[in-house]
Amino acid sequence: MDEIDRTIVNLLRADGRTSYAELARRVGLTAPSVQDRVVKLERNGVIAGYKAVIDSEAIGLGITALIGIIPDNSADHQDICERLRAIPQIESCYFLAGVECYQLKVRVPKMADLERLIHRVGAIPGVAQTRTTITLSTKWEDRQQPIPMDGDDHGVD
Amino acid sequence: MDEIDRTIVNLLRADGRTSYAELARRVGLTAPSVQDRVVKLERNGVIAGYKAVIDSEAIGLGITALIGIIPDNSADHQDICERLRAIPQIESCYFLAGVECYQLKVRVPKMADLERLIHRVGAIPGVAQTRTTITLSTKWEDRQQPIPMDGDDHGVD
DNA sequence: GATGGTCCGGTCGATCTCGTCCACTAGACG
DNA sequence: CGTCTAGTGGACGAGATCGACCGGACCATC
Repeated sequence: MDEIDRTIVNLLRADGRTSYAELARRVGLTAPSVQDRVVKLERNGVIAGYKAVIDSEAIGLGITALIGIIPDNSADHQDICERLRAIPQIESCYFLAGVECYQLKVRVPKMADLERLIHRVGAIPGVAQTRTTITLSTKWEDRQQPIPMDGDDHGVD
Repeated sequence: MDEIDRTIVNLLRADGRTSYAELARRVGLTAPSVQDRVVKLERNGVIAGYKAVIDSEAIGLGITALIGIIPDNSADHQDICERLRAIPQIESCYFLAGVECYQLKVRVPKMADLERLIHRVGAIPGVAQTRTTITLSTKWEDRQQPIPMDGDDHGVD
């Protein structure tokens, strides 16, 4: 994970379809060596994959909401987690330090879907209470900050 | 936005580097027509871009936190929004219906960075109070749910 | 301290696939 | 009947990918 790797990662974060040839030009290497580095970054888990960024509204998912979950004492977190994972509308799931120990980001086409979803989450054993907040607008999302260059490679190549 | 477009979008959401030739094989068209569809989807804003998915911890951003912002009466939301946008560590920013009218998702290398960040956000004019929650673990993030097939194309294409 | 083997990361060249442009065609619509 | 749209097929340049080769770093041996 040297300076060249960081540049490659930054370029691929900005545009995941950048060709190896283009990356090679940017970092001053040849295409095969860049490909070699990218393959290694993928194997190390630094690059976890590539995604097209889709406009949620354009595909009919116009409503975004955040749902906080307050568990009860009997909560089996393994079980809760699996049941949450089985709900496709939950796009993100964070385990938090606080009373609301989970926060979910969900997207649905219509308010009725959100209501159904809240009931489904609330019915999970171990869930004492949920607290839902509608997002009125997404100012931005998944913006990428520059990779901190602290020399700390966290043991990953 | 027909069935073929939806398939293309789903394939690109799963793997943003899928070649046009491969997409063509999957949907039963030729590469040029697939490319044509993809270009149109990009122009319509359905496909907003392509990103490599990076493991935050591997690049030294081991700490994720959620920060809620409670504004005061004098709050100029345009101004707050711009000042928030200027802070690179804020990866997502949602405008919410509730007392905490913004929620930020931030990532930093160390706790000290988070502390500095919280002070910086709290110092923005119009911000009365912030409430920060550390994420202990990210169960999953930015998962893609299947595109709802309700025939509602929302006026796009 | 010099020597030789090995490993790692890179270059180069060949080949195959892919991307992309253009001309042409079939069906839908007014 | 003309036009518009979406797709096909071919041609050509660019990119991806593989194998062979090269040079420096490192290490054990002499």
